[in-house]
Amino acid sequence: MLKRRNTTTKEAVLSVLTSKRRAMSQDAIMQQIGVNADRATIYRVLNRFCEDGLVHKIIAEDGKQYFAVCMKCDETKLADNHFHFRCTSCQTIECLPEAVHFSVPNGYNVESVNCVLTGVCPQCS
Amino acid sequence: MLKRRNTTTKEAVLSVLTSKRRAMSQDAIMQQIGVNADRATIYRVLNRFCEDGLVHKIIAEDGKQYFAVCMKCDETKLADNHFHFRCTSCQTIECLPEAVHFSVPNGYNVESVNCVLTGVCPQCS
DNA sequence: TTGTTATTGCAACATTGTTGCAATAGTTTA
DNA sequence: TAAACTATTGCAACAATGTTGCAATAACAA
Repeated sequence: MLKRRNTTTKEAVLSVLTSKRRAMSQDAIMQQIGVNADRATIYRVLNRFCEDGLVHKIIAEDGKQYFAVCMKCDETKLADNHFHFRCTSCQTIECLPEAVHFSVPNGYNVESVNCVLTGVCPQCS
Repeated sequence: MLKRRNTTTKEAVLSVLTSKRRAMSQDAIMQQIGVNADRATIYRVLNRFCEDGLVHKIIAEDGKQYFAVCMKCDETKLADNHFHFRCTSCQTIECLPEAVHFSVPNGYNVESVNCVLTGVCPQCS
């Protein structure tokens, strides 16, 4: 593992993600961030966060990647096995407290879980 | 709604989807299909199937659209509320019999559900 | 067979995400 | 503080996926 350095962009991205407490896409982060940063840089920062386990990635029904510092995950150690809610109005994804329960037929080896509910969140409706 | 016409491409796409009994991406369909068809045409055929309720669309963790004539869905009327399994080896998505059960906090209006488990299927492992 | 129009092929485009490379800037060491 | 090392950046180019406009084609009804 490489030695991480503290950079303006890195701190700004983490700041936005922690303050919003939502999963955001690269373009949403780029808009909210205060500093000028290249698209590629933001992706690289986010992917580094994922590698380091700081942030997790969700793929929504729009096919886009959303990144979140999931507070509830850390507390309850649910890791990726919880539902996410994507609001089509404010374009953010929230982690729901609801855990994903499932069982699969024999022989299926589940490596990752991606459950996204889409609709309108309370704040927007 | 427009009057649908029967075309070679339309029938070939439906044939592949029904015989494979898996959710497939546009490029997988293009490979399996016997006839020459444009990429855009296949997408249009698939989207028409979705509009007509013949096929449903799943977004996987690779961000791609997968299309399936889900047999089990029709039988049990589970519609979209079931788990899907994407095999990273054979690159197809299967509908699992397991239904998705969830509850959301008050105020959340869920419009669609997308649950994909990713891993390796019995045939590939 | 003819007319209507749904469908196609092609090209162009938009979006999202990644990668190569030289330049920049953290961090450590002297 | 200055120099060395190298993680990170910006830029451009690229790949992949999906959509759209438009003229040409072909399915279907009369």
